Amino acid sequence: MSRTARLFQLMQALRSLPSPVTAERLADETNVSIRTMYRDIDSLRGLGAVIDGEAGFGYTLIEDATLPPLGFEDEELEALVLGLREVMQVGDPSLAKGAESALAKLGARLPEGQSRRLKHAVLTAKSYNPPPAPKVDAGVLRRAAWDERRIRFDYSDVVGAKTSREVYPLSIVFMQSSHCLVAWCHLRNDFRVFRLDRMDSLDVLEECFRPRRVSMLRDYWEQMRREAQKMAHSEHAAS
Amino acid sequence: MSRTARLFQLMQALRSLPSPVTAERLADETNVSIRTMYRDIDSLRGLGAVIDGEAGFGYTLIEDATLPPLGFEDEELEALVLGLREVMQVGDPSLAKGAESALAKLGARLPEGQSRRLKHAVLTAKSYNPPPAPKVDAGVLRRAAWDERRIRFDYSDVVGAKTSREVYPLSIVFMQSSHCLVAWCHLRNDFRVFRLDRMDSLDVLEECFRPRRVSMLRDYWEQMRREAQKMAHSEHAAS
DNA sequence: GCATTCCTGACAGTTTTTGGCAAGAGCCCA
DNA sequence: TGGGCTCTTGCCAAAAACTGTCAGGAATGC
Repeated sequence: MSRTARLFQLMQALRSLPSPVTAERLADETNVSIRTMYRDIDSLRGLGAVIDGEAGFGYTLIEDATLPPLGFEDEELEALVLGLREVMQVGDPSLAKGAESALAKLGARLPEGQSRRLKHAVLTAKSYNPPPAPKVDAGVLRRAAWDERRIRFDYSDVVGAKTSREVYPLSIVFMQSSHCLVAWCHLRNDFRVFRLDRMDSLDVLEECFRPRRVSMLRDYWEQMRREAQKMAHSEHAAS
Repeated sequence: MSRTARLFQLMQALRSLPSPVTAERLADETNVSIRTMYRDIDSLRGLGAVIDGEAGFGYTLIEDATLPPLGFEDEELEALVLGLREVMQVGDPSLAKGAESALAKLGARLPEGQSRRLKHAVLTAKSYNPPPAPKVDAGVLRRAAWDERRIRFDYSDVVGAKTSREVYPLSIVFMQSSHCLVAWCHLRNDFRVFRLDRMDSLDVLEECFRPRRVSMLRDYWEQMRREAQKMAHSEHAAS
């Protein structure tokens, strides 16, 4: 393996191995002698990576300046932080966790100054009433939508009437008061929106409707757009 | 310059120079012969970068796989998209724009498959009542907070009484119904929260309170925490 | 003081890199 | 068809870089 490739591999190891990591471990990882490892660490530092090396302790990757500094502007950083914090508050557990780790990863990739900025961002999200915990696992639902798999669940509508539904899940909409699933409903043969907190007994079925999700979703939005237009029109006529 | 450093530099050049770019130009950029340039391109490809080379045309960087720097998981991507879309809806114009361009930058940095995933994310944010447009420019306020500059503005409180305030802006909180500024108020000599839509005639003053913003903010949260605790305690006692 | 680990210097053998030259091949245009 | 451009590949000998080994030195924690 060429030296350059090895350096990339080393960078990778520094990123993924739990820190601190000793030179010996890294040398083992990349198949070189310890002496060469010290030389390689040196090279990486020369290339801009900030690697903390403590005697009797090991190495810790501080800043992954491997490269493209990702150049986010201030406003973009604030937007990222605000958005992710929002998601951490309103999202279901697995999504919130995703937001948290995304934030951590971004922080790790940013140059020193920006990383601090990320931590001390000016903006904060505050949601007073986190939506009620739904009985179904939003993570499962999300994955079903992504994998374009048909699903089945029990649903209680506004007046409490219960039905069993089979649908193609298209998208999950986060509204302030509740989370909703947009889907093609096989019972009604039309698009329907289901509140997650009224769903129960979710099953992911075998049938896969790939790759129609994106186009169906487009159709749905198109239909919504037209209805909204019609609505506005009739309102206008009435005034 | 070492070969490795040169490869990084070459990557940088490929990213920033308008494509297509000829080997000669690149060779010039990195101070090597053309022959070596061809070899370097080859090395980069071997390292995973996808570089399109067309005869009689030049090179085009397709995918910046310097490595998988942004190794985002599905959940993390969805969280990013949802958060940024949310910000695009509820944020003030400049922040919304930041969210949009941040999304674009992320998309550009992601490997092919993930980039598509970003575009067709399953999640959507929907806010029914975007907060009323405040009379003051949230962007200016944000920047003042970041720069830790004292500000002055007119404020109408709940009952309509008007006061002129000078404060240290600490943080902007996005609540569902309104945006609020958390600040140290010199009039009251205490922390205060101001609704942006009740502020007017904003001026950024000369005085800079750097670097006290972060610590003041920490104090504020600490105070809030204690009050909430006290509240909970008295509630408990009352029940 | 001891163990652990980072860090540095020197040396000799090996490997890699480099520039120049030459030839092939794809694309565009006249 | 021919002629520019430009990517791509092969070969060679000199130059440069890299590597492992050995031998310390220095910082940190116990």
